[in-house]
Amino acid sequence: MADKKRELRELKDAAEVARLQELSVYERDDMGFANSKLIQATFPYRDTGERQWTSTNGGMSVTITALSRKHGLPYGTYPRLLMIWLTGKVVENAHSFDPEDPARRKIFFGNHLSTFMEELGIEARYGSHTDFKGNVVESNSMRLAEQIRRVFNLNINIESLYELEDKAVESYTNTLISQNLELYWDKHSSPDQYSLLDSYVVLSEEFFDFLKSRPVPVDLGVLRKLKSSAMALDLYVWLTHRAFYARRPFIVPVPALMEQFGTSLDPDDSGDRRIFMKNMRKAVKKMHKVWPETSEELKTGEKKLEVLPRGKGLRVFPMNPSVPPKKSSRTKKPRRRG
DNA sequence: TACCGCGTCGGCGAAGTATC
DNA sequence: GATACTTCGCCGACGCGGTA
Repeated sequence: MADKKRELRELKDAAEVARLQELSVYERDDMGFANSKLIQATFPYRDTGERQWTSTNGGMSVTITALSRKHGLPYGTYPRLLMIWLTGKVVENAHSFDPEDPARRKIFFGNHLSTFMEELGIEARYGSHTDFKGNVVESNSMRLAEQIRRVFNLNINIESLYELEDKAVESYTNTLISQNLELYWDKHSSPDQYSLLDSYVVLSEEFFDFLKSRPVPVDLGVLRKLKSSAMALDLYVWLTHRAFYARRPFIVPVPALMEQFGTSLDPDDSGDRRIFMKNMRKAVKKMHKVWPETSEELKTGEKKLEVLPRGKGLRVFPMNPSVPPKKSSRTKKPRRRG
């Protein structure tokens, strides 16, 4: 019985992957956006119980701080999907509204939580129950509602150190994500307030401009296939951006990867580094499956995306973007740079 | 000493099914 | 058909033994 179920799931999975590869992102109407700066820093994978989280990438570090006493830091896959949905909405509003119109910063969630969840690629489930150990198990709709509260009660601090001609530049940006979050739950609807009744968030001016600048196209179909793994989501979005702009192959050492991704493991601990890379191998395998170019072999036998043995890190060769420019062919070779 | 492979655990998310 | 409850599977994390 279990084997049969697994078999059916694998068949379904294979059909979905085949569809991803047969149809372009435009034919599937699956294009979304991520922000190029937020790609380089992520949310934690689990509830850390802390009120602050920092991730570092080279000269840039991003610190998120929970502002609500009641709701802590966002974690897991939902806030990641939420940020991609939000970036898409911002890009859309930036094009359809007058740049001076404050209404462009007002983002509606829609009338129903289930519709909103569908937009994120999550099937709506409701209610909660107590498991045999007495723990309360919340449905995904309740978990998403909690992550919405957490994401929109954050402050983001970005610190960058870089060189510009003969100057060393320090840059500090502090921004609230939202200026105002209004969630209207329908009390007459069934137990856990399923109707959102035109709930909305008003993004802060700074955060709206931040998301609007340098959006990176991502394939929502690929994201849906990866959505059960926060690490795989991070890897895909990061790779989409990083591999395309790379001029030559590069290796990211394990501690650097750990500082950037959402793990709470210690980069200075060899055991933790090993655990992290084991998980990274799994994420890379998923990537090979849903984004075939990452598993392409070069004449040397090296794959374009590969975890190196003996804890050397992750090696990446330049690749086409996951979402190619509309006019170009999907099989186009990476452009030559430098 | 560092890395790898595997088993286990608790948490999270998805899916099946019952109920209204 | 929508909602509520239950179970299952996958994930990250942890621990341990084996290997180079």
